[in-house]
Amino acid sequence: MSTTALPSQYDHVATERALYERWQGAGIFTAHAGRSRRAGGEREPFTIMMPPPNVTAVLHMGHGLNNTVQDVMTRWRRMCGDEALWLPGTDHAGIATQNVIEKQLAREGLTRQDLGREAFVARTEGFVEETGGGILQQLRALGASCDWSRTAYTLSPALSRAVREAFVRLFERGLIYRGHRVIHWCPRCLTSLSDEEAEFHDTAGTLYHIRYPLTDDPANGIVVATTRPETMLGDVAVAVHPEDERYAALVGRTVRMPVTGIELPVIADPYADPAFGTGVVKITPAHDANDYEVGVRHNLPMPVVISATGTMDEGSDAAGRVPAELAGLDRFDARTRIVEQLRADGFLVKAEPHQHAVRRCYRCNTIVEPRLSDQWFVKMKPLAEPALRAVRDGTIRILPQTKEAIYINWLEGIRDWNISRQLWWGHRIPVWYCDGCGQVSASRTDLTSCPACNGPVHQDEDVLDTWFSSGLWPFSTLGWPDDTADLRAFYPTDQLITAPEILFFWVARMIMNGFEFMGQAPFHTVYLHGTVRDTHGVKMSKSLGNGIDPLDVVSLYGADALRWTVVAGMGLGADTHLDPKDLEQSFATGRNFATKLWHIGRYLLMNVGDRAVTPVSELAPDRLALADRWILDRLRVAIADCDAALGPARPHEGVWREEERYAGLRLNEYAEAARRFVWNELADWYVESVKPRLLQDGPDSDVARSVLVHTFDAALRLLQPIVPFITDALWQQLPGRTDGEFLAVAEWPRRTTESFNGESFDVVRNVVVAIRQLRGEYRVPPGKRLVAHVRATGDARDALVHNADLVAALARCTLEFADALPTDAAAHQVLDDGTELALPLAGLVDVERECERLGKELSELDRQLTSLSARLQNPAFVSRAKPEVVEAERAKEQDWTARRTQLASRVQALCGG
RNA sequence: GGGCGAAUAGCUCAGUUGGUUAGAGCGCCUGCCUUACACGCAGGAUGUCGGGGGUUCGAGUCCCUCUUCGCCCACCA
Repeated sequence: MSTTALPSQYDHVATERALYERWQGAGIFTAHAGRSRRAGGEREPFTIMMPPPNVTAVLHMGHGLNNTVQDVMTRWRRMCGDEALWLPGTDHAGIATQNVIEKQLAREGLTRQDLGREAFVARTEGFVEETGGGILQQLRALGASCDWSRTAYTLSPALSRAVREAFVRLFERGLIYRGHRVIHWCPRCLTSLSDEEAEFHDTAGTLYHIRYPLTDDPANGIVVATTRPETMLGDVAVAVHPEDERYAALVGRTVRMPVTGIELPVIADPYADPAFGTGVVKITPAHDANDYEVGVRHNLPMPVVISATGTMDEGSDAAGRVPAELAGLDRFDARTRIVEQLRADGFLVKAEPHQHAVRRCYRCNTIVEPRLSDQWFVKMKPLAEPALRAVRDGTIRILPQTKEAIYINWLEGIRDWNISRQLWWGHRIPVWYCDGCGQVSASRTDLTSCPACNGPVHQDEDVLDTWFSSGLWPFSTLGWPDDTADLRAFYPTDQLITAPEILFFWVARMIMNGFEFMGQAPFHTVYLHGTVRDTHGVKMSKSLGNGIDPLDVVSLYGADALRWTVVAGMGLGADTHLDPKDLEQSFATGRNFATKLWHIGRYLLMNVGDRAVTPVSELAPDRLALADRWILDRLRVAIADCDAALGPARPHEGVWREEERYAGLRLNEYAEAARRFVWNELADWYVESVKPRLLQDGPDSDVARSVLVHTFDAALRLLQPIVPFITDALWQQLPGRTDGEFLAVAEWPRRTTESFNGESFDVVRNVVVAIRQLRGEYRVPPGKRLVAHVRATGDARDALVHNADLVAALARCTLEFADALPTDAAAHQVLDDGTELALPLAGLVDVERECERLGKELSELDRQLTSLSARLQNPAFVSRAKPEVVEAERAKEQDWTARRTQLASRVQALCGG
């Protein structure tokens, strides 16, 4: 028998790097449109679009988790014979990237205005070209099996064309319009934000009660409540509820704003809530979205008193409103000053602590300023309808299931989307204004003159929200708007795997766009995985310093270790907890598992040799030993378990049926099923049992070699999607492999239906375990051989007789079959199947202890038997429970009763009553 | 304010339509360097399934309620 030497330590660093290069060199990650069934090929397409990371992003554990899940699914389907496409790419990330460059400039003492638009964009492009997309390189270290030949970028010429096409189509359909209204404005980023980008944060503030004296009766007044006194400079009215009798007499009169003395009408509007504060609300239409609505209803002026940078300033319609001493002050400093003055002048009635939600910029956390301005909006209601229907009718499913309600709730209340950003980095809005006739034109090509009057035109200065372009991702990456081979072969895609926080930003918009532009849902499955958190439950982030660099883990323990740990520990949609201060502890699971696999392979290669083995399917069934049949049965179960956990890859005929709608993507269950098979069954039992057989050449040794190689081969296949490196490295060395074969594109194990009838191997296992337990219980020295007396009948006896040597080897004892067991000083055990064991432990057994043990066992059995009997005597149970349940309980009762009898007589004999 | 979810071993979590004695990993205890593996092997301990009530022959699982956390949404200034 030849031996193939495998190092005793697995070198993940060398293995992973070299193997990834070979995978890429062989082109196995490249998808071929022509092989897709939709393009006349033989294979089902299976497509996942990578959520594009920001082009300036650096890999963190969130990416690690997200991409591992995608890779597992992609690799699984690739082995199943699908034409698998996992398309990678990056997002230009408007605000985020612009912030990065502006910070660079700030260090040089410059602003973007100093550079000017063109130079700024050029500089950003240069930066992106040089350092951008580094994260995609980093993903290779994790083993990501992306099709790098199709790498996309939202700001590339191709995708920019898609953006423009989408904009113009929506514009032509009347779904994009120019709106003059209050939007969320970030005074630091100097841009407007969508509702989603202005995030609520609970904040402890103050509710100020301010008295506005009546113009014609200054001794009396009306008290308003506000959290933002500085906005009073923009007040144009105070409002009370029309049915609020307290103030009915005041409606139509006027009050004077303190500080400026400007006269304001008292109006009646249902927006004022009589139950809140004083029941009077000041109306500042330019700096509050609700007040704006009131302003529109009452045809009020809308003076802007806060500048773009958040300072007090006389903007449009606001002449004379900002006193000189406040002009130019930051809005929060102005608040302080105004409150001081109000207090000094006796207008401040009271100031009470107040908890409220304040919107902050999602990129820089600055408190957002509602501001009246002109922006482009997308009319969302018509787009939302098919997106809602798709989830309701099962065209699209969202996992975990609970997230569907959130999605539906959001879409039902959807509001128009502000897509204008006052930034320079992004897709410039393809709208031109005629300087002559005022015509507004959206155009697929750059305009140089007005299509209406031929006059000079200028383009809109703003760019589009980043999420406008990423919303087109499922088809823009495939060549849309052209009718490309890729688009035909791979759209619609299959699964969308991402973090829950971008459900609205991105997922919902892709679905809406999919229906709008492609007439079809972009995918049938949305899988929202959890968040990576530290031991305190805090989300990992670079800024908090509680992150883990996945590349550190890769170099310490290997990509496989990272992937295994993440996958095995992840419940559906549940968060993952890792300790950034203890990588060893955090990733031990994965590292240990990889090492275990390595050593199983090492044993196999040392003992099986490299001579090709007979395929199991060609072995005559009667040549298989019981252990062989057992492990083949276990393999069958493992395959079925893995398949069930991974779930159906796609719905039948485009719509999820109720019974499988939420099935699959249970990656932890899949990992556990595979782990149990390879470790607890194959390594712990089969490998141990096969050792003696492999030591001697002969026909039985050949059978053992076949089965061992077959089952380990299958195990590696089952594990490849999770731990692709070590499995492929081992698999390529199995007997019979030829150069250039890759496990990554080998066939996924096929489920078989016929059983090998190996279940009586469990008798062997149980006897071995029982003897080991007794050895431990009585502290029999490991080296000491014992004789075990066994009483067994039927199949159990046959199994033990045929495997007596095996039991002897695994339990270090000799089996002796007897019809009656010795009753004197001996350790006894009765197994579930009725098999009885007695170990005469002359001089070792403590009779008192054994009696105590037996007594405990007997009383426990009595307890269980009592409740079981009660159940069986209950007519309600017998009549209402399922027949098979009742049947099983009956059999159990018989079994237990028999065992009780035996146990009682044993106690009698040994302990004397 | 509305909606949703969670609470199971020391820790992180599984537990599909109610049905044998509630599981895994890590940690812990005992014994082993047994020629694949000490990143291992063998054995072991540990849970009133958050509290209370209810439905049922039977509840970790279904209902009500309380407590404590979390998430999403929201125009009470």
